[in-house]
Amino acid sequence: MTTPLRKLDHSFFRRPAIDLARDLLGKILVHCVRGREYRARIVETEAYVGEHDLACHASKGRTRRTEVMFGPGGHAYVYFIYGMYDMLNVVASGEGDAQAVLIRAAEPLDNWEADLSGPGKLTRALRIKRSDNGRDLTGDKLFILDDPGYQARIVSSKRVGVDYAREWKDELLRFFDAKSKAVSKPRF
DNA sequence: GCGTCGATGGCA
DNA sequence: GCCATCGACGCG
Repeated sequence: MTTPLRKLDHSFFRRPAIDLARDLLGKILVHCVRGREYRARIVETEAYVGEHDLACHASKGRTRRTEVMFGPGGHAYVYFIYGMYDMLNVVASGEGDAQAVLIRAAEPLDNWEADLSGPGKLTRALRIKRSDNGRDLTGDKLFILDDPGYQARIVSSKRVGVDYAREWKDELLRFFDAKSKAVSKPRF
């Protein structure tokens, strides 16, 4: 008999994105949809640290798209890009401070065969869509479990695909678990 | 193995 | 006209 894993609550999310990005490694993302429960261990994240971060969508100001990032932490920011992909982010910090963590890769659990090594692949396999934008991550449909028994080996690198972000493009704000093989392609 | 490129749509 | 992407294709 094992004790059930505890669901992360709002206090966990209301911190700077850089801390949240590191602490989300090793946690378990859960999505319940159409009678199924998809569970995956988070192994790669990126921090987008606020309006001054030129790689962060919030640097464009408060718009219909970026609105949920300006809201309280612990909600999903899901946006559409490249005409094909939905990206899952976890809103960090508090109301008015627009920070978020992009979930880039995970390892499937429960003998579920899936390739979750990339932000687009992950949302597709977990059936996470734009319609999940704004969802409270402490609810019953989309949430994250703590797993105190798992210790990630945390390594940092530059964020992927943000070469336009001037002095922010080389910041070491991508984090991954060096123990995982599911990290998305470029490791450094 | 690596570089290039097209798909496809919302946003500024 | 950009993109916080992916996969297919051409190389050799």
